[in-house]
Amino acid sequence: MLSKKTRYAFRALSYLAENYGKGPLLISNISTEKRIPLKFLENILNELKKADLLESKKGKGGGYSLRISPAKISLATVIRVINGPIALLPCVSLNFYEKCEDCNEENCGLRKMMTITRDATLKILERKTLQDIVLAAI
Amino acid sequence: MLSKKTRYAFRALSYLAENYGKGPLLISNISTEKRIPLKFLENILNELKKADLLESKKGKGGGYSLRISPAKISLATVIRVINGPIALLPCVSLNFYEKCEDCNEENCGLRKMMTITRDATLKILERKTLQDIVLAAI
DNA sequence: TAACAACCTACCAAATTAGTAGGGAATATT
DNA sequence: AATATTCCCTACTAATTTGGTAGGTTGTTA
Repeated sequence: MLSKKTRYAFRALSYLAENYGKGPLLISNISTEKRIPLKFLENILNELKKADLLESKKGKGGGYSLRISPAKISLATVIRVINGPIALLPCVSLNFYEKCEDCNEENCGLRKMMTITRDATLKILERKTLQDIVLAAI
Repeated sequence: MLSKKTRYAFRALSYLAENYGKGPLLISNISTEKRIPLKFLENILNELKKADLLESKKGKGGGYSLRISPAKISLATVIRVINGPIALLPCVSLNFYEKCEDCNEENCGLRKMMTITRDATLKILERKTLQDIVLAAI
């Protein structure tokens, strides 16, 4: 399950995607428009910025905007930044790999199944983008 | 990510699958053999029993065994029993559905993407079974 | 009736999640 | 230069979930 924080992130990013190219949006604007707690949203947007998905400007006329086109930001990227690993086991994660103590990975049956699962999941999450979210919304 | 508890469950179930048809195994045996904390394992096996995946017998000669063939227990079933929902959003879950407050589901773009993702993931997890785990382990 | 082995209720510590508080730093306008 | 604006940063907190443990109870078999 995605955390509430991740769902907030997607809501904010969708809004930013809808307004891509129209200049920066204010945190406070996004917060009231999308009903996301202001201070919490501040953290989220800041993390997305540090991950190079957003750019920001301070002072009057400032705010946040997408750094690149919504068509180039995959759902997998967003999930990894805010939610963490996509794989179901650490020993199968591409971006958050951790060795497991109790199985020798080469011949672990569960690991093999989870690798297949990861690939199937990633095939979608890597291909689908913020643009797809916006376009899929009626 | 699957919880540690779920990983323990898979380890125990794999062991039970390997010994399918050879009579019940003791909790204490599984615990030492698979290095799973005894009392925690007790809970886990009991939950799996309540979900009708296992059967148990008390007293001497007792223990736990799979109720049905390992080939008929899917990974999805196990995950749902111990870990919970497989979908990434509650509003997209088949077995743990919950309405989301903030989107009208029909035209929520994120929801549509997460439905596709769920289907891709389930296609694997519903098909793969405990037997596949055992067979895939060298 | 003794031993055995699963079952049940309740508790607990650590980690994670979902925020909040309050001020600081950069920018733009006057 | 002063002020308003807006993002940025550190730290704290409450609630929930996770990963267990303790200790007795019930059912089974020999």
